[in-house]
Amino acid sequence: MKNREIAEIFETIADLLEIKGETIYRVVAYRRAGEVLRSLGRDVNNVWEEGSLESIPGVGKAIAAKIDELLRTDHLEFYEKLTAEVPPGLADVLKVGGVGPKTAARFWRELGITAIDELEQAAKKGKLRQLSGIGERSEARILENIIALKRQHTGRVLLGEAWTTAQELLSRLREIEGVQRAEAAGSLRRMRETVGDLDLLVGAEDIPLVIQAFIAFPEVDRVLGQGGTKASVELIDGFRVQLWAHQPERFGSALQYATGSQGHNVRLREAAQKAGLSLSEHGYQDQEGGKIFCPDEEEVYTVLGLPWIPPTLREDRGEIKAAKEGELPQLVELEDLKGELHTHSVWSDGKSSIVEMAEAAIELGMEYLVISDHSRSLGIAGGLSIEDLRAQRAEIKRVQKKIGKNLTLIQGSEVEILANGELDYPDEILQELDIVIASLHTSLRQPREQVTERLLRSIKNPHVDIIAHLTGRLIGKRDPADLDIEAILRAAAKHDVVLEINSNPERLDLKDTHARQALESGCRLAINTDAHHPDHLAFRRFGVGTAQRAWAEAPSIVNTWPLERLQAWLKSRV
DNA sequence: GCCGTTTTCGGCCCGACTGTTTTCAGTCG
Repeated sequence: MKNREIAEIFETIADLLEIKGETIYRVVAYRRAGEVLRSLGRDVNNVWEEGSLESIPGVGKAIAAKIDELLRTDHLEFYEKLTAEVPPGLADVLKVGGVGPKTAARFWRELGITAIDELEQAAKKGKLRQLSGIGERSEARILENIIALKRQHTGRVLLGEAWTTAQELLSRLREIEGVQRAEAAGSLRRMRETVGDLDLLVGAEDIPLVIQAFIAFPEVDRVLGQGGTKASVELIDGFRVQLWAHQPERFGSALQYATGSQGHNVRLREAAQKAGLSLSEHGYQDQEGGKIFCPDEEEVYTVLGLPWIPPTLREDRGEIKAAKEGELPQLVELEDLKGELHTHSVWSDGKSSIVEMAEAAIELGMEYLVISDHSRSLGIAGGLSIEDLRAQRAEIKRVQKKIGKNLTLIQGSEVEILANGELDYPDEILQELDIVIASLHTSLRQPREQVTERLLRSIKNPHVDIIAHLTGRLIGKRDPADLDIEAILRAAAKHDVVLEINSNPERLDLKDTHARQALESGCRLAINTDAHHPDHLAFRRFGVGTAQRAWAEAPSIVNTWPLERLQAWLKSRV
């Protein structure tokens, strides 16, 4: 059983217990255990084999025993008993907007509803409004939300897509009269790989004016809710946006609040409580009712004696403790990147010439650029034959002459790891390349041992410098290969092979938790864009965000190194 | 059910909005 499957069971348990009316803290414990497993990074099977399940935060005796039972027997007696008592379809009913555990329990007990379809039928027949406390409007809203739930595409949107939408909305919000500041908050600001809805924050004197202007934006399809300080809307494309407007003097506390994560905020408020303060989006309040406003976010943290914690760390993964102890990482920043180690040109499936890619890199202030087109077997992507490779080498030299010393071009290749585990060029050809990037594109669905072995073999090849997009996943479209990540990280650390964080928003591979695990295993990373067009070089910001979420510092990222150091490292290898 | 240099028992974040009520519970983030 995989982390995700166990997490789903625990999350369903939480939902069902809540409907049953269990104490909320027990419910929260299961929910938290689910979340932790989902984002653990490590395979829970390995933790289990080590016998250290209880070292996982949020996992105590009771939940550890349940994980153990699941991994041993594939069953959980507690879960089976619970679902016999509370129909599991009610967990889906909770997904309907406006229906929480109390309401779901009443639908079940008073109307016999056990699944979404039954709820829809009951709503259509006007049965819901027969319950006390539920009127026609609630019934209509529930029906509307069921329909919205059914046509929902994937639920979450890719980070890159959400980023673009957010930038457009923010620039228009900033044009509204009296708006002093406008920023994206929420999971977008934390750079999560997908974003559920956009949280935008505005600092302005005239708040009603901002709210009115916002809901009148042409791309707003319907207003889901609206009050004195916030508005929630659905855009024409189905994406949901929340706008929070606050007085400028409260902007910092509001931004902190809206950025989350929820877990981080809970921890921070606990810390505030211990200091005799109460923290909300409006700032701090002491026991006598004295207020402390925070116009800037830094102040939210300094009041508690903490340094500002970067949003990418705010996931309740130990960042508050680290901040207290003065042990926050010096996170890698976009400006630290000196070059790019993985790009394509028209020589394979890129859309631009080597000159165009080089000029774009110069524009971004890079010191070096690796052109790494696909290897020969990847026919669909115009992979280069050995002759092509040599011709390209001459072309790169020619371009280098033309562009001068502003940028150093390096010839690499993204070499296919074939289905049988061999690399796509013989060793003597790999040796001629300045840098060799190995990656999987085919036969990703091989059994775990087989696909893992392909990677291990590539890592052990002395010519291979970087493994690109390790798992081959496409977020929401293609599952990652089934890999023994820990074995691969150990091998990469041992052979000094760099693992790529692929910055393309569809990939973000390594993902944050794997990247953190890689760093803890002693691996070095590269933040690459895999650009097929000059515009794609801008993906770097997402790769940097992912690296930050992994607590990465610049020295661990090889393309923060100056050219000389990079070349020395490459030279030290074969 | 978890967790601990204020606790191994007794705590466990905070406010806005909605709908249906006449003062509040439920939901959501």
